[in-house]
Amino acid sequence: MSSSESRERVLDVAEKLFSTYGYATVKLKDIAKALGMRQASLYYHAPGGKEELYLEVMRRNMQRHRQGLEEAIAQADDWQSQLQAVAYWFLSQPPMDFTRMIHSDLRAVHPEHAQHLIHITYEAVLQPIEQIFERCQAAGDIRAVDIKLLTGAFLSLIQAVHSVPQQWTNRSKEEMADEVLDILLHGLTA
Amino acid sequence: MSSSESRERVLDVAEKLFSTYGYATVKLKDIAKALGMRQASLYYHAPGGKEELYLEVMRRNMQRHRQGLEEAIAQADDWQSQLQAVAYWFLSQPPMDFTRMIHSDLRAVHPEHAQHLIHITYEAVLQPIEQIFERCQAAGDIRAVDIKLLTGAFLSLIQAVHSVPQQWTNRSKEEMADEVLDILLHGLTA
DNA sequence: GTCTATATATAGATAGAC
DNA sequence: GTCTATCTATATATAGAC
Repeated sequence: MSSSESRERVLDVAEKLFSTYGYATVKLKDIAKALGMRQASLYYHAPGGKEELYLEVMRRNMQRHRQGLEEAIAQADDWQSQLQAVAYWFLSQPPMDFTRMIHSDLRAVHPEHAQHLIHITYEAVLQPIEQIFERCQAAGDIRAVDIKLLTGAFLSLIQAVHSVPQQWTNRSKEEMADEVLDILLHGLTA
Repeated sequence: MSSSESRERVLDVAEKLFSTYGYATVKLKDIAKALGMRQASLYYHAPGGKEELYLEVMRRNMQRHRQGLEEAIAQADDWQSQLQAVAYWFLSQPPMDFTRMIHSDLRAVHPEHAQHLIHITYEAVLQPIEQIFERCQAAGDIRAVDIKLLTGAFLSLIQAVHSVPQQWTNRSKEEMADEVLDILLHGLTA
């Protein structure tokens, strides 16, 4: 295995754990264990320690989201398909809990790093979705609502679907996302 | 100040911190500092230590939610007012992050305690809301959807409003909740 | 690249003075 | 009721063998 491959593997494992359980909950020992190595061995792959590892993980994560969302949106022809494509994209990725990220995880890193992460998160995730809504609001496809609020609501709906324990239902996440999207577009009373 | 009053104050402060930042992120030192005392002094009020304090906080929290939701629902005359009353109730309370609770916080406590907390959370919070939706689905006020999914979606929308930083907007949380509720009921395309 | 051993820092918990 | 001092446990980080 090449050096960059094994590094990717470390980042993959760390990302999954950090995304699922949060910065403070995940110990370096947990990451090492998931990789089948000792805690100290992690420092060969991540000499910067825990905080630096978390930052690299998040930077790579946001980079991937930006790319993935861009492609998902570009390949869909109408705005409703774009929203569905965005939803499916997030379901294919490790869960992203904004609330926990802002309130918990980012408090543990140096303020200037937190600031930067918030910035790239906005550009990678919030902005592409806002732009979908802005376009279809301008085209008259949806009514006048607060776009930032709508974007936050949309994301929290998707992530709620993402974190439904698989045992509570026998439906796929995509099916649930479709149902939630349908409610968002046409309402409960339709 | 009576003994039970000062105990309530400890629980209030601990609840606010645990609810906002999560179990692992909040250190006993943080709670003590917010109370204006030293970390060791906390053990006078919470002899059981951190985990026991967290459990007491959550038990009391769920008890209060059950009561508060019951009253909010009972005082509203139609189902739409009930949903609004439920939303306002949650906005008046410390934020409740189910995702973090299940994925992060509960992993830190003994499994039997975690199990119990999940159970009382379901009874206190999920069940009352499910019942609203079941009633209005039976009455034909809303169309056929997965009630559990809808309940989760509703809650995550409210909490999303709750965790919008106040500086991002000049609108009140209640206004935002009204807008989100309106979208949920009538859809984006209405 | 991974290990053991260990140093250092932090968090949780206890003892006893006041 | 709160304090200081301290113990213990845990987590992060480093050193050096293999």
